[in-house]
Amino acid sequence: MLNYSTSEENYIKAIFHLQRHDETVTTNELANELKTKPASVTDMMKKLKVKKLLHYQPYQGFRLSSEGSKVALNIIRRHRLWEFFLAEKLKFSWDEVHEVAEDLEHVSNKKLIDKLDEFLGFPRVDPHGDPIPDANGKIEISKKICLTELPFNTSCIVSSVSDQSSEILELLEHKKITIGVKLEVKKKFDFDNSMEVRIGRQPAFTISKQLAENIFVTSSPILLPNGEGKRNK
Amino acid sequence: MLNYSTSEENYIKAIFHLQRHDETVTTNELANELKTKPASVTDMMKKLKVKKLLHYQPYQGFRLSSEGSKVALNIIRRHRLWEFFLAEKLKFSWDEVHEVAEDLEHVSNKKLIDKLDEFLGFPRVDPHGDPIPDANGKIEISKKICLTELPFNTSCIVSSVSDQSSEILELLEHKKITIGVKLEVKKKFDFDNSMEVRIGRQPAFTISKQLAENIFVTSSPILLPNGEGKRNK
DNA sequence: TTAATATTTTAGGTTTGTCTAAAATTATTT
DNA sequence: AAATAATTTTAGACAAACCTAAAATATTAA
Repeated sequence: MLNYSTSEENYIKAIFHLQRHDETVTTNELANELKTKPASVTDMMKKLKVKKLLHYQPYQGFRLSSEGSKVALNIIRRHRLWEFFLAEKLKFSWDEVHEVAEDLEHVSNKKLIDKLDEFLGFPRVDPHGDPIPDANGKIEISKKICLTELPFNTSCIVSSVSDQSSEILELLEHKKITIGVKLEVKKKFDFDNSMEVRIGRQPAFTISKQLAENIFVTSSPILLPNGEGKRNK
Repeated sequence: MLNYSTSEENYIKAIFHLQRHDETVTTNELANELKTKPASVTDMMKKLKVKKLLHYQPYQGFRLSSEGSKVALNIIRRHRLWEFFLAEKLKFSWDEVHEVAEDLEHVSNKKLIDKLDEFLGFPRVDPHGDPIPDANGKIEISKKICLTELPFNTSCIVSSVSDQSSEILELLEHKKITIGVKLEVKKKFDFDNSMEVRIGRQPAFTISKQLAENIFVTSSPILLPNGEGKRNK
């Protein structure tokens, strides 16, 4: 695996994430994601195409090649292992780890990362509930769905939150919604797409459409960073 | 404390280290240390002068200002804490930590470093025996002297090795000379400046001038990374 | 299906950090 | 003290990664 600049890595990673939603990623989407200008994106896309990391024809958008995906998974592995380290060992809170890991992820010494992985006990998910690729780039894809897609009277386990702003984290903390918590969807209202959910035996409460759109869940139990993954069914 | 680029940090750190030997550092010395060209050094010196990190008059060499020294100590703190982490937690060997720490030291998040320091138990020296500055930039200066400066029939404790090449480390390993070991200088030969030393009750052996020049010692015991600092005196 | 609008690319410029080659300065010899 | 040598600085170029403004292409609407 060759080495790439911090800037190249940030583009690759952003394309990887955007690809989860769209088949092909556009110049504007990427410029917006990276807080840069469309012209800069085009420059970089030409560069990454020459390096065979993505498929790209002018005006047609782009997607990562298989080599590009490999590189992306490697960056994501580094990012999530550092996030786990920061939360578990250095006692950073859930919402602080992302920013710090953004810098650490670009230190691309394979031995460092593999030894870090071992030191941490080969964790499977990061503090946001996202899976950590292994040394070969393999990643466990737990069929993660958006809370809005869940039928009523269903139980699920909170697996990740897409938005990392402090505003949403404040709201989640207030409602006591954390990764690994078992949620039961009790009612859904078509008028405003809000829903009522319940945690355990506590009284049900309301979640807005905007909040629900950012909460992702699985039906199977999740392994929490501290190994106390909650089991159900 | 402002943020500096990786390149700026490498220059500042190199000047700091060169200053230990010379009063003022020259363009060629620095170019050689950083494996760059004298013209590049001059460019950077102008930049760092504007930022008030060093004193510099054309053709007169340079030295760090007090602000520059503060920045340098901060970089060295990061470097040595990561070295300690790599050796102690990730089980890297003594001679591998420097290279990896060269990359990690440039992640300049203060909270990260202070929490890392705490996680490691506020270590006082790195795996090479060099002292780690604290959060305020304070550093313990144990009067460290070169083995060549030691009179004969003196005992001392190996504190650090200036050259980090694998060649010297191979030789040190063969002679069983490690940080913290108590050495007795038994004889010194003026002809080739070699010396005979002894470890404990074992038979004395010869150390060349070249090797002795790279071994630094103290008369007081050293705190080893694992806390098992050997006591003598 | 043309016209208007939005998106994307190109062209050319900036900054950072590097380089080579030539000029300026300092140090060393004779 | 002048000549030679070494060091340092300047001048001008280059690559990476970004920018703005204008041109090219694609999409949408009339």
